[in-house]
Amino acid sequence: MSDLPDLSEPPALDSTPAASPGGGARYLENLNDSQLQAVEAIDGPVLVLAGAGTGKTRVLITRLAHILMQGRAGPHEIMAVTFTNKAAREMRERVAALVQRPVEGWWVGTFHATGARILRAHADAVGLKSNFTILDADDQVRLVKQLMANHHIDDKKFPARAVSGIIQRWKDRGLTPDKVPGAEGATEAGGGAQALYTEYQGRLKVLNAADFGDLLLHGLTLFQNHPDILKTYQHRFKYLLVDEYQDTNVAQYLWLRLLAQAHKNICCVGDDDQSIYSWRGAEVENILRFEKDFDNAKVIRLERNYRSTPHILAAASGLIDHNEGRHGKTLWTDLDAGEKVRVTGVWDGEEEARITGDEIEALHTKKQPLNQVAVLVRAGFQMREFEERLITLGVPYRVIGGPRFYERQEIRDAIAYLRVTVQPDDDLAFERIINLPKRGLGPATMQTVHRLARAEAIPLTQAVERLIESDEIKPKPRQTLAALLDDFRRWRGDIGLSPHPELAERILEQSGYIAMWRDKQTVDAPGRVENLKEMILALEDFDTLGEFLEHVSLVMENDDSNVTDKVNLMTLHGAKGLEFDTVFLAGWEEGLFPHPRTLDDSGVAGLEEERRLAYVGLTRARKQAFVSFAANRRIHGQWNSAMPSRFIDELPQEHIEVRSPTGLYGGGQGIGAGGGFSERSGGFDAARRHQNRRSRPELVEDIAHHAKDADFLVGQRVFHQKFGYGKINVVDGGKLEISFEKAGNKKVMASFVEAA
DNA sequence: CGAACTGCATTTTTT
DNA sequence: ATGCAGTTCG
Repeated sequence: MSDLPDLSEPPALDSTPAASPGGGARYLENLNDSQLQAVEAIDGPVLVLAGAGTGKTRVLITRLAHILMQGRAGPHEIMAVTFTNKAAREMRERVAALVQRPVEGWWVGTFHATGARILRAHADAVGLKSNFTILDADDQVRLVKQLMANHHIDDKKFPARAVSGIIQRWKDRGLTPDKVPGAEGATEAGGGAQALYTEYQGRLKVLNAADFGDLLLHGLTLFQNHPDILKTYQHRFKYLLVDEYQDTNVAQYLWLRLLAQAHKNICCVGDDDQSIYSWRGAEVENILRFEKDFDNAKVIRLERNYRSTPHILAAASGLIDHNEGRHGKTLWTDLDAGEKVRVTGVWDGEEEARITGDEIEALHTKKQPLNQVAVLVRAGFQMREFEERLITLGVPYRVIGGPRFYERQEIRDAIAYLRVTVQPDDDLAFERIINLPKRGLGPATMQTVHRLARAEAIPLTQAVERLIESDEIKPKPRQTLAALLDDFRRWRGDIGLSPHPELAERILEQSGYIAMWRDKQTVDAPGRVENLKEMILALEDFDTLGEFLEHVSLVMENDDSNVTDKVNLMTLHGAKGLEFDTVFLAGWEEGLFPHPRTLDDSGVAGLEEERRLAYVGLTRARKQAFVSFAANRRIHGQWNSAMPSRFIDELPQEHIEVRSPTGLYGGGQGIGAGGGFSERSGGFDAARRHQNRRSRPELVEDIAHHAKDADFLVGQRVFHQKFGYGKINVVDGGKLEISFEKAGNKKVMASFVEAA
């Protein structure tokens, strides 16, 4: 504590936490010791390790307010970066509320929005114009695909999606094409990836476009090549604040480090135990290494949890203890013990949805608000069964992380028109609408246009301009194209002259795009027209078309307001940063969670990340957490048998209560009673024993054989959990053909059936 | 040009 | 199972 860089300014505050009412400002009240430390350690590098539910946001906000109130810096001298717009917005609003005046001119935003803001100001320094277009993931893939097609690279062998991913990961690591390690460049995608990357960047420049990665990567290049520019930013920002530091990638890390060099007042807040985004470039290493990166760094741990009951907290802590690579924190709480985490085994996914639905209904009857209830799943496909069940029960729900407004086809098309109007070099957009609505431009014409564009390294619109002057294309398409370019020129000329919602409407009308949907006789067409109208309405919230487009690319948010009382359904990833009274954690089975793909791709590191995901899930719960696993689950149309997730075994016995409906696996004694799953016989454990020495595909077979021993006979009456009662028609090894009383004839594996 | 067919993969996702 | 993309046929 004594190594706090001594500022000559007299401290305005008495820093003894407990006694601050007199000297301390009101906004510092009600902070605990470590929170106060984190708020008051204004100068020098600070890492705040904020465990789940320890008041991280509060610290962030109070810290910002503190800097402002102390007069250490004006708003314009503070930069605060987050990952999501939601977090940025919350920060902005809450700080303003805390200091009780509007805070203007400061830099609070996402990494990408902040990066874009800087880049727009110095675009020319990296070979762009300041009105450059920001490409989304979809555009990126399409561009890569085009480049690959040009080189006749087999996109079966190397899907454009994957190549685009490789490029993104390079960008995440701050690697421009020339800096990609030779070995990697040679290996990835048959050695072509690095060349493609180079070409991709070249093309982006021609198109006056930047992808998400570029917003930071160009920023890095800019800072590295223009020390003068870097210096102005370094000096401008006296204080840097970074949220969710565990999610930063290398590019972001380097970017931050450059910016922090002058004042060294950087405060990073995060939780290594909640790092779940390595697959999109996040490096837990950044947070684990902080003290080495910044000399005299102060590390403050927030360990007092205000959210969850001791049982939930202990269960989560016990689980995460199995991870090796972590800073290590000991979360504690003052709250009442509450209930143990309930762990329930069920027969299949349908039953899981059923008991979860029942439980939710019971909670609802007890007046528990539904928006305080969440069902968390590992993968999207699991949501369906819950949706179906909730619909049946008439329980309102909302899916968090569903498709977004701006991802709808018609909206993307409309936006493409606006993009080309604003920025004619935007090929990806131009291509999208050049023949939409149908204008009779066939592949032949398009090929000619593309060929010229590629040969001359010019944007498509320019290629079209030239071709109109020539006779390389047939008169009819030539005329069509001329008319189209004329339209765009006219619209472009109207920018700034007429109100942009009006202009947008005119574009969509005159281009015939809206008419295309109006005339379409499909069920979804009217809805699409409605969406387009909604978009035009939304334009009013922005001052210019450009601002609207910036918003669309950077602030694609999914703002499902929490005002209506609905159960929340989402993936574990989607749950980060949220909290609920009651949380249902579904599908804790081997083969699903931890997800085998993660294990394959990243081995032990992957397992640890999955475990963190489990930890994130558990720590979302304030009062009650329910974990469930199914013995059987249909994945991609295939029935799979599974054993409970290893994470279930890792939950400390004394904090969980195990339940299983009777009759799940012969015997019917249920489980629990101190035993834990590993001591039971049959059922899941049989599966586990097999799993331990065999690979998964064989496992299913094995169970089938295992069940064959039960010897079913033709004509025997049997019971199946899903299909009900039925009679056996055919016995074929592990498979049975059964005519069910309700469900009709089905082929079923014997292991799924029991004698009635 | 659009309908019909085939093959294929199918974790997580923000900006 | 299912959906999506790419291809092929009318």
